[in-house]
Amino acid sequence: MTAHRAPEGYDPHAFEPFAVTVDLAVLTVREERLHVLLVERGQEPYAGAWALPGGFVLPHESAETAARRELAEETGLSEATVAGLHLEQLRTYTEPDRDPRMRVVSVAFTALVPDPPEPRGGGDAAQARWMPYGTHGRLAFDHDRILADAHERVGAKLEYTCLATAFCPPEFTLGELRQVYETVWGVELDRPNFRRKVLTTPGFVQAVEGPPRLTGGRGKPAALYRAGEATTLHPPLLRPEGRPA
Amino acid sequence: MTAHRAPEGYDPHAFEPFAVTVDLAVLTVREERLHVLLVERGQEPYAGAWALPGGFVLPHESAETAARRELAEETGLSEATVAGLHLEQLRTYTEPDRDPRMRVVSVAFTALVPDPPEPRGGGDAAQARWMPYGTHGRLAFDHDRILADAHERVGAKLEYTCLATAFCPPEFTLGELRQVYETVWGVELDRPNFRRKVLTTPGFVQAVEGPPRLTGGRGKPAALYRAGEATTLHPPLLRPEGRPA
DNA sequence: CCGCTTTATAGTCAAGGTGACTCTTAAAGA
DNA sequence: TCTTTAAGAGTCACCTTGACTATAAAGCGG
Repeated sequence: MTAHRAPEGYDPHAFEPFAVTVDLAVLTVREERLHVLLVERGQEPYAGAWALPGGFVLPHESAETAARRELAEETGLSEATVAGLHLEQLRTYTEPDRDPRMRVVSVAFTALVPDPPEPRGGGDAAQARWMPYGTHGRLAFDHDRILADAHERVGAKLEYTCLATAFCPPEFTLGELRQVYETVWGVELDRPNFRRKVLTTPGFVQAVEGPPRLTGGRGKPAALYRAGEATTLHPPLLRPEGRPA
Repeated sequence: MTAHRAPEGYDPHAFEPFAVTVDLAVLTVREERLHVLLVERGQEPYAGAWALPGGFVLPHESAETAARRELAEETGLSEATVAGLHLEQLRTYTEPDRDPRMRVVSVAFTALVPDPPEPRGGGDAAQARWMPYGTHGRLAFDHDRILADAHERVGAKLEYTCLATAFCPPEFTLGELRQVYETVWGVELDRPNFRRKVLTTPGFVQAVEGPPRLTGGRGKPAALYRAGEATTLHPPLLRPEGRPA
């Protein structure tokens, strides 16, 4: 509603205040594995445990603004670079006891990063690190749940959107794009079929002029593509086994 | 993060407090039209305008709990009935100026109601009314945006989940189920093809034993079905024209 | 009582998308 | 040079889907 049911003369300060924070599930694909950006907690509760980066929403900020600011701080990337990254609201976590110290409502975001720049903690930020998904222990607070929700959401959106290109640099090969799907879904995809699907979907990718990149990798050099105009996939690219998210 | 970056000795009350509310987009299908539950505002701002029902999250509540409580209050339905309804977090709206009086962060929910019970305002609730979607003027605050987001989300989820049954009573005909799709999507679907798709998707619906319902409507009486075990549709039931959400 | 309308339900048929494969090309590495 | 690896072209059968036709069973207006 937006406080339209508040009694007349309602004083905001009379209520138990809610702290509002953002939590970020920053994901990338590196070396054929899904990686997450995590910070190590220095103080109680959960001292020494890994946690998702995040912070308070400041009085003048929207949650989106706060999330992008935190993303820049934690990754050490420039604001201009961060402005181009895919950042999307995931869900809001509001369980009353999710933080033992006080009532904290957290708006969680998912961010997708192409190349994996090793984060250099900017300012007061605790050092953030890329960790392979699943190799960290239990995360602090309800961050295990948030991270699992983010993974599930991203996996589902790969099926019916062009989101996968958000994991790739501006120019990429179809092999790199396929690697995104295989890594997030944890399956192997048939190369020719994947290629056919991507190329026949209008607006998914567009070929880059010029010669194929002279790759440093093995095998025949691949052609380069850029992300296309399309945002959704019709029909979708369903993951094998017909298994739901 | 959950306040893990708060300076030591941080006092919650020193910050500008955020009020946290829930807003509900309660949808139903009645007489071949999508309807929304709205309340008329009695006070400024937006006095006289229609708004989504909602209210404050109380100190001991999660947003989900608050949403279900508000849903019961506004519809006049019993808590037991409301417990069976589909209620799902939509998105959180955090623009600093979305409420001119104070800083309000609102967690929006989408609720799907089968039969359209005329709401009887319980307690202090302003009288809520079912309005055909789109016939109301501009809603208060950013509720137009919330409602549009809810509509879009529901339309998209009809494609790849079994959500449509949430609009139907416990036992329903395939015609009623098809009506849900047609109403939410605003298209006409081919009856035989829709029937085939639903019946060949394992777990979407299950036939009810006994004779077809002796309907009061025209035409051949239809068989009754219940919602099945499945929650997702693989492959999905895509809307015509291949148009994205 | 007799068609007419309406809705449910059973089929048919062709086009398109997909999964499973094969084969060729072009690089790197031993 | 031979092997390995990956890109990229192409084939074929199956399944799903969209478009349609046909039949059954109710209510309704004369």
